[in-house]
Amino acid sequence: MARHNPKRELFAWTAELGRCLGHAHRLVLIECLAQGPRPVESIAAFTGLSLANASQHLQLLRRFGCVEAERQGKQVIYRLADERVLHAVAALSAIAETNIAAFSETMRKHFLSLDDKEAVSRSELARLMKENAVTVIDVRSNEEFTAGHLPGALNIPIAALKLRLAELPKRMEIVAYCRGPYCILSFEAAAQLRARGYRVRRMQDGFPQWKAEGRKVAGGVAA
Amino acid sequence: MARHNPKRELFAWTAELGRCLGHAHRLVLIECLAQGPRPVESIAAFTGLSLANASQHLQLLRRFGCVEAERQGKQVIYRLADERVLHAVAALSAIAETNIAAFSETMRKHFLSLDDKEAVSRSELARLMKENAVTVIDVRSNEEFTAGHLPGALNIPIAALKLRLAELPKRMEIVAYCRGPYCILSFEAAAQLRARGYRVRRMQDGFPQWKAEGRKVAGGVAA
DNA sequence: GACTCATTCAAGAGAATACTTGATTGATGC
DNA sequence: GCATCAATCAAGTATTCTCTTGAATGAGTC
Repeated sequence: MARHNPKRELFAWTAELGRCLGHAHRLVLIECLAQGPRPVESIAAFTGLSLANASQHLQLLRRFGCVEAERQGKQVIYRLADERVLHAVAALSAIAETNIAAFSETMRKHFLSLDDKEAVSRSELARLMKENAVTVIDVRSNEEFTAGHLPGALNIPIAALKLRLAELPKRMEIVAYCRGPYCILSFEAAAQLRARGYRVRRMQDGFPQWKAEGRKVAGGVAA
Repeated sequence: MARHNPKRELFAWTAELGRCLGHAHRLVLIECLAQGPRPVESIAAFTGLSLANASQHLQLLRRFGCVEAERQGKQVIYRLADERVLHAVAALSAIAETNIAAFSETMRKHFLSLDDKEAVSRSELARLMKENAVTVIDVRSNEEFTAGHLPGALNIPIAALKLRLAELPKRMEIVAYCRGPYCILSFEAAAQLRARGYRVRRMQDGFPQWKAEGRKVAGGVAA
């Protein structure tokens, strides 16, 4: 039945441990217990998990030797079983942090460097709109669009972009906008459209900034 | 959409990394790459994974920053991206090793302490068999039994034990044996039968040891 | 351009996880 | 015994992962 390859066996156990730590809730539980032993109900409250859910995650952690439990009267007190669990989490976190940094980096490389230089300022866009020289698309969700958008903008949520290409002009310039400087939707839209041969730019920042400048807005409740 | 809680965000990434390392195949891949950069096909052969499967696991590892890939002509050479991945794996392994030890411990407590003291030595069993004072059962698989077994032993694979209780004597002592000292089948069988009121002991060690002592054997090809 | 080779992608079946709900267990106090 | 409280179990659904298959891509060669 079981192949008696000790190395593979260790890998199998290690992998199971990895998966055991491979859930944000369980990491939060570990962090919680790192502060000291607690009964289940208190842990659930602290972490915001439902009681049954917390209990199940704790049992899983216990099965893998990460935490220990002891009954005290009606309550079951959980505590961290092994300092090394924290070391392992720290080792993973260190890599994860690098990943987050690299991710932002990638984002910038992938989108900003391509598009940011050629972004349309809001004043320029206002002029172009007055001249009917551009098609403006709002790539936010329908709800956001309904709550307020640039006058004359076409709402094409990013997810629907591929399906609604027919609505876009092949020759006239397109300007896409989204939620703001930290929102990547319009970068994404521009990249997709450019790949299909459209002439497209992004608007600098997003709708909130447009509105904040006191420019004309359509839709939404009068604010 | 995303709650901007930096701590939770780090946990989420860390958890994903944990799950990324939470698969025996991926740990084997990491071990393989720890020895040096290689193209996919070579990695697949080394690890025994199918090509597509290896490729997919490698891509996942790459997505989480554990490995890097570089195209060289037709081939894609993968290599370990970060020493810290090995540290993380080592941290997990250390805990896993303890778990394996604890697991064996549990096994021993659960089975050995109950049964080992009262195990029947091979010489005593031989004497009892000569006197027809015991029923001997072989709880290994049918294949193993056919390849060789104790003379007069009844083959009842552990899985079939519950269904074949009728074949066993209620009063005569039963002796169960299996593959050897590291095989728990006979422990399991003894525990099950004892729970049902049978008089049962295990034979020390297992069939290979019996045979190695030059004792009489039935079945199998003449060796 | 056609052809080959290494790798990746895409889709689908099957298995494993996660979280919820409501029932159950275990310890305590009346 | 009965009621109460903390925790666990059990079952069901929704989601995610895994691995296989066969097609598609990208780079090099003829």
